[in-house]
Amino acid sequence: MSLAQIRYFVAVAEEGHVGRAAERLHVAQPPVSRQIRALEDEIGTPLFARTPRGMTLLPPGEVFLDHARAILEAVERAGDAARAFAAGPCVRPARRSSAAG
Amino acid sequence: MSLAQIRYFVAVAEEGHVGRAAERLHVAQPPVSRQIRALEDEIGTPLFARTPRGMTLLPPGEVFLDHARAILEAVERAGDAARAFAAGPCVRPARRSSAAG
DNA sequence: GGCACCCGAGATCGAAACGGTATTGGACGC
DNA sequence: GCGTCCAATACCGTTTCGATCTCGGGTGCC
Repeated sequence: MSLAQIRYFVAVAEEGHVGRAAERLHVAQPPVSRQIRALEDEIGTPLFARTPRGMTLLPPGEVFLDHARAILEAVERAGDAARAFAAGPCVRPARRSSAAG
Repeated sequence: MSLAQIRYFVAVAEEGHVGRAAERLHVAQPPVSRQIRALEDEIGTPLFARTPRGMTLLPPGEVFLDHARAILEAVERAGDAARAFAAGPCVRPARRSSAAG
């Protein structure tokens, strides 16, 4: 399980199409299809139902989608929080700076 | 940023040693050192202070550690939730099986 | 003061993973 | 039956990753 797989999964779940998701992710279709397969294989249960019109989220997929979004958001926040703390957690050393920002 | 980097980071933060963390992760020391460097580079700020006795968590690193643990736990829960839902969220569809449980 | 020992970091090489292109197989509409 | 649209597979080049080997920095000991 990788963050790329989670990103791919969210894109496919939201688009309902592997090809569409691939476009949104700026990658080709086969890699997305493959990673979704790998994700399902690792989790141990199908996440999508393959229909002639695209991909439909199965119940386990819907559950996973909720968690997947939370994970991606947490990753964003993690880096953001560390960066913000590096600049100054709450007080700035006030090096000839009048405004606190 | 990858889940492996996050796992490496947590291990180093908890051990205070790159070598120790590598042992715990069952990998060699250089890869861990490199991934930590890459993580710091991607976030844009140092997470550890390199001391002659090992690695010490800097304030941004402490903040990131909290988020990192949450991410890893969320990943665990995501797969677990999907698996549990695949077996049956609360009721089983009872596909003409003789025994209900 | 020199030497041995700890630590992390760098260089290099082989293996695994990833993504891209081309192609296949299944379902629907005409 | 054929063309179209969809995901899945085969195959290949590139990239990334990890392992081994080696180096530089700092400390403690004698």
